[in-house]
Amino acid sequence: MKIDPNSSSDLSAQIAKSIRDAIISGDLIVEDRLPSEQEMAEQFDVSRPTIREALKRLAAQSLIRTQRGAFGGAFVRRLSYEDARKQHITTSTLLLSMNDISFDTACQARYAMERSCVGLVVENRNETHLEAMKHELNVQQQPDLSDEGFCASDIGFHRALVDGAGNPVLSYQMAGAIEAMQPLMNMITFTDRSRAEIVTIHTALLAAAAERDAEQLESQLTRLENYTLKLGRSVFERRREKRAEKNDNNARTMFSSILRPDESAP
Amino acid sequence: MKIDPNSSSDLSAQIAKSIRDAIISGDLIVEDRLPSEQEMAEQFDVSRPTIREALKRLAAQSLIRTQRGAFGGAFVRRLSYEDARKQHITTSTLLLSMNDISFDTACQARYAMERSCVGLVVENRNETHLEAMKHELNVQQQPDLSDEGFCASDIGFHRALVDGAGNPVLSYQMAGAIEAMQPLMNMITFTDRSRAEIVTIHTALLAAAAERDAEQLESQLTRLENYTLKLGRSVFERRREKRAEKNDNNARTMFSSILRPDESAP
DNA sequence: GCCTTTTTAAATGCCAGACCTTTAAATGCC
DNA sequence: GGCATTTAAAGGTCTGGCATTTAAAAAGGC
Repeated sequence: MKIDPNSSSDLSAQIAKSIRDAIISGDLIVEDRLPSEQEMAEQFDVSRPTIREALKRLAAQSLIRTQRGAFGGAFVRRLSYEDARKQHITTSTLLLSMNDISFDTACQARYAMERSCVGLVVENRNETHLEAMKHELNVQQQPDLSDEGFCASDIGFHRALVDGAGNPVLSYQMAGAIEAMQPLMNMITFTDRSRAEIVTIHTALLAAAAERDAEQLESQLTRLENYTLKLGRSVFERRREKRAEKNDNNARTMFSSILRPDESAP
Repeated sequence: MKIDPNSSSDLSAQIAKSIRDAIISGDLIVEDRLPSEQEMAEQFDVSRPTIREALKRLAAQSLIRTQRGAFGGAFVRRLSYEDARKQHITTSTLLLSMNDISFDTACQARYAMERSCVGLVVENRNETHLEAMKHELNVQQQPDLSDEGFCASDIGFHRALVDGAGNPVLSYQMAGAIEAMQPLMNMITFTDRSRAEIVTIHTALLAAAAERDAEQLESQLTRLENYTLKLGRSVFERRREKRAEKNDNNARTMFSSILRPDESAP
């Protein structure tokens, strides 16, 4: 294996890439053991810390797992649906929060995608999915539920709905669109009135899923999209303004509150 | 900041998580500079290599970028659409390749999602999108095009199509569904006959997009789904069989090497 | 001869300290 | 004032080492 020490990028990045490529291409398959750090250091002609940095990069992508002890080492890891979900959600969340994406755009993409599940849901939904939706619907009607709790249950409801399509790949893809909006939704204050409206729509969605009524499912999702849009727009406007302010006084050290709790007195 | 040295997970993983959380929560925003590695080592009470491993984890997720020299350091990075796309495609590709997901399931999810763009495409597609589709269509008709080249152009065609929806978030989400199938599609041998059929469908898709004909767009996508399914099934069956064989061989190899290392030569 | 305990070797996890390279600000010269 | 030089800060890498974990091998007891 050849690594170019004069390349512009880090050695550890190059090494990580070369191992990643081997995994993607199938040269390394699930549960294969990589050579020990010492051996790889010799093969790539770099030091052990450099190899370790490369391995940490791969670990961050859930591509490998390491095991200590004799006959331990780094092993190619099977990327589970749950791992993939989490990564997808994290990436999507950050994409939304860092790029001045309008609430409208995110919302439009989300509901377009969610509607794409309708056909499969009416075909494949079973009692388990309906029960899960019903359960979340009950949670959403608790009067003392916090906004965050309401929002989390909302996510749970829609997750149950798309799971009803019976296609795990589709569920995984949907997670990025639906759950990544949670931080945005959490900025919304759900009044009693808006909660009631959402619960009404959710009730209609549940009924439509139970009756395998695709048209109704689709139109209620569109109704929910429009209502969400309405709720979100005012919040989003405020958010834009705040961000503009923030950019003015960005001299403040964000990290001090997190990493240097002792430096309060100058 | 407190890091538990007795926790089950690595110190570098804990540190990476604590910084990642600060980014996700908004305590650290784009272009904020993290303290130097030396300073963080002191604050977290760990050594510099450990901090570096944590930073490499974050770099692997495109959350930070580092810059050498005076006043350099690690900076919170704006996750671009392209970075997010790449990560999403990598994750999706690995999910598909590592989990014995049937071609049918992947295909079903992909086309369900792609159909969800139809409404927005007929509304928002412009000449640029149509031109891009036309260009790929020409490429696909080159007689000396390799299967990989055909496949890549196919991806390009569909990318142009979903870009026609005019929603970058949707385009990003679609990439995971469409491009992640490229390795699977690359296993297919595209005969002249099958290329002709696909080109016919693509031509119909282009025409439908040009004419803003949603129904036609949707039905041609379904036609393409069915045809792709047909092409893929034979390949997929062979693939399953090969994997089954491999598993047998692996089992036998491990069995003999671990339990009966001396019985290799009869 | 079989089971339990102890030892041991191979890994990763972590650290200290050093040197090199890059970079931009500070300095000094003209 | 403008340009070249110096300098200090920061990341990139290496050497070498110690600690910890773990499973296999060896030793011991019944």
